Amino acid sequence: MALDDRKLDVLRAIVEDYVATQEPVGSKSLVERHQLGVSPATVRNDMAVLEEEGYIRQPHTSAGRVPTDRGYRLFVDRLSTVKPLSPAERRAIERFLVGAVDLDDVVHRTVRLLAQLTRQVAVVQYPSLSRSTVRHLELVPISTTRLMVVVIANTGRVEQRLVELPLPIDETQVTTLRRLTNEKLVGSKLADTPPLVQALVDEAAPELAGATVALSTVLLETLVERHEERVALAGTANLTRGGLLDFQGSLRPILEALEEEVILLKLIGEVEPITRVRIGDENEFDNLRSTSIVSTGYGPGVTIVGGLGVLGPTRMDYPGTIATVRAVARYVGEMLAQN
Amino acid sequence: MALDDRKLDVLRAIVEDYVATQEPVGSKSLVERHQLGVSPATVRNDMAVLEEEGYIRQPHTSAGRVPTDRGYRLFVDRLSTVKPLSPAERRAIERFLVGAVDLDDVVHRTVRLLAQLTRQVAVVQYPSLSRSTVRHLELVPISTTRLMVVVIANTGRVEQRLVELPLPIDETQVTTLRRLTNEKLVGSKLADTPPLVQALVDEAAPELAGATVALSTVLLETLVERHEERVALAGTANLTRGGLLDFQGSLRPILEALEEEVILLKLIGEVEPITRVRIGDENEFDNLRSTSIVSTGYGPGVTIVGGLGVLGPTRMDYPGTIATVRAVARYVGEMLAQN
DNA sequence: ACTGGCACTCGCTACAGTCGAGTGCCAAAG
DNA sequence: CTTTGGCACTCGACTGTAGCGAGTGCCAGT
Repeated sequence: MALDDRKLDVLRAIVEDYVATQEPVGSKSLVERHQLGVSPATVRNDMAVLEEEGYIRQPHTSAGRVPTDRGYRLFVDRLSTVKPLSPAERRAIERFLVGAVDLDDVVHRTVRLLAQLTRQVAVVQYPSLSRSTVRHLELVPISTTRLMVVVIANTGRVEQRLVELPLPIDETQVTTLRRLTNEKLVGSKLADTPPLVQALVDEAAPELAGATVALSTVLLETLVERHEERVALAGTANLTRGGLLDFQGSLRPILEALEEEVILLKLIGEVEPITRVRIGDENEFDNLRSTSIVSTGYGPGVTIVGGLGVLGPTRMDYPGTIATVRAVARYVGEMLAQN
Repeated sequence: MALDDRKLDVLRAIVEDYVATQEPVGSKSLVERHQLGVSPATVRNDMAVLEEEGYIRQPHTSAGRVPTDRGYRLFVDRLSTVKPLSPAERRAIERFLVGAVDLDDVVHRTVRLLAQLTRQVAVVQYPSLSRSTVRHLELVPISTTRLMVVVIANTGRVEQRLVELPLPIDETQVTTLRRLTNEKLVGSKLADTPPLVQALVDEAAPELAGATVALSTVLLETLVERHEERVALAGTANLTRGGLLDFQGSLRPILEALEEEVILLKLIGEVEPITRVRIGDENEFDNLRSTSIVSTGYGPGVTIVGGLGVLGPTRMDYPGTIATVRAVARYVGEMLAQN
């Protein structure tokens, strides 16, 4: 059944009021607060239809209506326009992000900024290693049989690992190995390492073969295969706004989910620049069925190197949140492009 | 007034029962559960004295007694012995920590382990930079006027910063600068950098003076002065155990405090190997007046390079928690010593 | 010094009654 | 066919009352 324009207006009004007041909204207060030009009785009829179609529901008989996940979905897809950011917000973003000293700093500032602006839980993924290329690879001898390898990626990510060598190695050999690996690997993706490493082993002086294998094994196993992604989190205190009315009374499952990096990555680890909105039940994790997630990809220019987003109650200000998430992603991209 | 032995026994029994049941404990159930060898009436008299002295209190007339912060303090100081860890716990610790690939990994595993074993919020400080010495200092050219400096500390910490150079610099100059800085700085503490840097500037070829100053400025400002400490956090979901009965109903202030690294550092950033217990009111942060914190220092051997600890309700199992925190700190120290 | 007895306190639960926001339905008007 | 005003009904939220029971303080007796 097709919903006419007025019914959509009613749905929009319900969503907006409920988001603002956190209370089920009735027909009378609805016509009072919005200029719908019809009587409460008419609105009631429309509500009955909306309920039948599954867009709203009553918490109990003789209470007002509350949007369902499906209702929010319709609202997001067809009834809302993205709110432009206020100048104050724009300024806040710029002020917050300038002066970051390194990638860690950028990520931390971003996640706090996002949490503060949206008043929700914010998550920011570090630039993905699998989408970075190697800018430099440094070898630091720790002892004669131990090497620390430091991988510096073009996105600013720096990762270090210890490598146990099968044979002792001296300073000049380290220098040779450093030169060889850098010649082969700089500029390529870590994921493309295997063939390059093979070439390396073939070329290397025989006495360096063992070290080369050990080195490439560590790189492959700890950086490529377990593709070491990282995330930053902030704003968990915002979960307590609305005094446990959202989240059906228990923060437990949500806090548990937020502790799992794997889950966070699945939520906000976007490959495309599209802004995604997951509402309540649409979520794949049971623990997060009472939350909504707005996420988007970011990166310098058009390429995407990571994702960021926020998590909050399904009862959230979608237009505002979407606008903020997008704006922050854009600014972060610009920051990264400068390096 | 001196408390005789039986009164202390009564206090200990009250603490133990309350920690176990989360309910105010009355005189009758107390004599039933413990072999005190006296009647409830006698216990009541003792309770009256304990209350007068401020060790226990009644939530309301005609309810059982609950320990006060002062009561817990006495319990911790004089009435409890540190519980030895169960073999299962020992095994869990070992299993959890072997196979860590780098410092980040060690810290993350440790904090999760601690949260899991104590069923509370765990905090682990990264080895402090100010207590580390420089093992190696690497310079990577990003462009002709930009350098990435990577500091590798003896504790495994790796920090990187971007340095903007006043003048373009070529590859051989970078090599010279790298050699000079390493000669001067390796083995010394970052905090001792200033005089060394001065010597560097004096010695350096004139065309490198500008770069040297820029480099040392970055090191000083972003690593020494803002002494860049880091912490890892886990187990916030454990705050919801005991269903909001602890923490007087609101997690908000606690979650807020946990988001501030500065606060966490003050809480667990120990310099001494002593185990500290802060109980409720003893805490300097208002937000944490309803929590207790058990913290200790850790490090390879006898030197302390960082702190770790847990945070939970004042109603916590102090003997068990203290034992676990100490054991984990010891194991982490051993892990670090191996590198 | 300890104990048994006893009156008292007070939070908790159950129950009944009232209030009011909100609904569904229907007949009349447009 | 849509809209509207009217009306009876529902049901959660709140209030007040009463009974229960765990726990206490006190006191007299051993």
